[in-house]
Amino acid sequence: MSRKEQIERTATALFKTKGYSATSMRDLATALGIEAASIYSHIKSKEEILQRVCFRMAQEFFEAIDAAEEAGGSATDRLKRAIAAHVQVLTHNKEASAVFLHEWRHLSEPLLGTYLALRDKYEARFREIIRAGVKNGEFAVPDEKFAALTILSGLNWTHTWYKPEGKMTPAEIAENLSEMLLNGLSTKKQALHDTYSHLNTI
Amino acid sequence: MSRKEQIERTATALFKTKGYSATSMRDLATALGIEAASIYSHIKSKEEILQRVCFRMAQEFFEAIDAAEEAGGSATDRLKRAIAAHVQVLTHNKEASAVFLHEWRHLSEPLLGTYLALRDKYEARFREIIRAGVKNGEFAVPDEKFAALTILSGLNWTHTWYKPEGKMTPAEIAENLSEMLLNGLSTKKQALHDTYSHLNTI
DNA sequence: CCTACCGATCGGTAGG
DNA sequence: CCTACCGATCGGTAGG
Repeated sequence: MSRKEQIERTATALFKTKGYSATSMRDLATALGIEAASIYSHIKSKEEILQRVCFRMAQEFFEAIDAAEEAGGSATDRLKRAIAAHVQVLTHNKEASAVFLHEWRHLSEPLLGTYLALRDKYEARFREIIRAGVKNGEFAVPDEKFAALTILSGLNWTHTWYKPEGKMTPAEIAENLSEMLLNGLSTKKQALHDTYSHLNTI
Repeated sequence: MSRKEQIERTATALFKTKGYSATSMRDLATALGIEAASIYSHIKSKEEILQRVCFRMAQEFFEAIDAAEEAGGSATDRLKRAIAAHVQVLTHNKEASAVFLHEWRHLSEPLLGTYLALRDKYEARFREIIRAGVKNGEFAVPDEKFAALTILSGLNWTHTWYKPEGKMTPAEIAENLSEMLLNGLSTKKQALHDTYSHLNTI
């Protein structure tokens, strides 16, 4: 691991626990065992580290969903695979994911705009799968955008409690999330879905 | 509105958009149209503002779930009402909720510990409802703690996109969230729930 | 609520 | 990678 990568990893961990603004270059230097000034031999600025982390993670999420959608299949299949892919990226990059999800607002323009556009593009991928599923009758949702955001927020909380040594593997977490989000908690379909459960009982 | 309340509200909005650490007392003073030193006539420290916001919101959430559970009913009824109560608090206190959810880590001990204990107690209320529903067959979940966290994360994302002038009212948002979380996206029950959908078709 | 100011710390640079 | 240091800004206080 190069010194630059080491700086980035250490900074990512600090950004996650203390937040970007509350992490000083002296904090980072101490964690690395060097002087603050020495960090600047490897990076240009504090924000450069944040930029690298945010855009590397954006790339990881896109590559993961690309792979997940490539195999095609039903909307249900694609959504399950997209969920699994997202959870894989989250759990394999716990610290960087937290920074990506919570510290992006400290990016300055024009990169802040680029980041937000990427995030919207990524959310649109989930919206598209949901739209396809609604169209062919696999899904029933109140609102496609609303559904996509609720799903992603359910996934994104994972990084706050996931522990590699915990009892659930990333694959099991993904499976449980798919189960909860696709089928819900209820043992019986109700309310809006009464139409469908009624058909089922005929 | 007293000056102290005015300071708290203005600070809350700044904490939400810039983050606690990145918001300076000079930023706050400028937003209020006074000098930074003058703020200290009304409050003791920057952290005091954060403390007041976090613990006031904790109280709001507890009062809301207390009222939601008081009416009793099935686990489904109670969960729906708890969801609606949570969303009401979130939407009526958009900025303060964001601070409560994201800036609490800047609290220092011993209040940080108190905060975390309260949050766990609140999550336990949702876990309890879920446990009751699993016990009497209303719900089927992979894991109770996991289910409670997934539900709460789905709810907590609301503050990032909710706009009072938007097309959905808080009550509609709550209804849509209940629908999604209780019944899921799928028009048919699958996987783990096959047991139940099978019984339904007999 | 202001002026005047404090010591501490910030991100970052110069020069080696 | 370090020493030495920069101007700017931080949260907060004294005294009115």
